[in-house]
Amino acid sequence: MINDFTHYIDRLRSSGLRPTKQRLALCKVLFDRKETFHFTIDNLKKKIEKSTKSKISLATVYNTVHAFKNKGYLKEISLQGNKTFFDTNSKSHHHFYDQDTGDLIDIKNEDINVSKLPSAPKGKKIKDVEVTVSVANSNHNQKK
Amino acid sequence: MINDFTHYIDRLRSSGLRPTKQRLALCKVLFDRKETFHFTIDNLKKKIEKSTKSKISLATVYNTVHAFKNKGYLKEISLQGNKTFFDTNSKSHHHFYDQDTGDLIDIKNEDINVSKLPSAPKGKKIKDVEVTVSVANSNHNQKK
DNA sequence: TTATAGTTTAGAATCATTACAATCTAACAT
DNA sequence: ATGTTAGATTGTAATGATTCTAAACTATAA
Repeated sequence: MINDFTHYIDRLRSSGLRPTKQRLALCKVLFDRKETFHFTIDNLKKKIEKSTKSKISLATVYNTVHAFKNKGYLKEISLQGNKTFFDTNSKSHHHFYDQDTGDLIDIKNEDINVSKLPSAPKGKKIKDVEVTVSVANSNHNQKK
Repeated sequence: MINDFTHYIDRLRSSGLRPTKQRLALCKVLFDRKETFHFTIDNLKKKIEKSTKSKISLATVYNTVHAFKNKGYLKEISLQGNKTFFDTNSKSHHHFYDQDTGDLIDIKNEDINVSKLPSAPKGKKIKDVEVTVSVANSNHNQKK
């Protein structure tokens, strides 16, 4: 292998995950990049198969993405419609949602500010605050 | 029939929807209440069947909810996980999401304030801004 | 080198949603 | 009132995403 996976191997081991070749392939596709990356499971499976020139089981992609999410390396994004997105930016942050294309775009934290928050219901603590800014073409009609 | 459906009949007609007994049953369950109401399709089907003491087709519930949503009487809510919620409060507003129970609670508009917004991507207009405040029991562990 | 616990895999099972084609009905013209 | 028709309802089949399962495989530690 040409690539240096040492870093990922260490991270996986220290998270209690065995560094298998499937997991390393995921790491390479997901984390070897400058920009944060939004993806669906299907989407990711195709990218991995292109990158490794071999097949990976759909179940493995699900398993691994959920494992990474549970370890805090990925964030699951909530969107209208059925699709589940994941985000390599696992810090709490906000999104544009393009109603025309279904695209998700990160909003830089300094570009948005929630200045007033309600207090949580009794016995509960606020865990996360997320803002979704839906956008569409200027001529777009919101009602179908 | 004892109930006075005149109001709903007029509203449906003026929306171009024929006032069928199924649609009136939906109206009664959805809109004859003080508080806004959050529901899933399955959830609503059961409530209608209890209220009318007869069966309604699942397809009809889907059809009707989508018709009401397209006319602006219902709002679809985006949540993590698979479930699709609808809300009888169709105005833009915000929610608590209880990570422990899956419950949704409306946040009064005066209790939250987004004071800084990014400008929309070129050619796009902001259509909606929604804040989801996730809460959990104070001792709740976010990672599974 | 071996034992074993963790991982991968294909395919089956499940669950939500949509599509379909037949039947039914509200609305309108007569 | 009656007939016509476009719109609505229905059960079921089809689809699509996700989870489950059980067998085969593999990283790890003894």
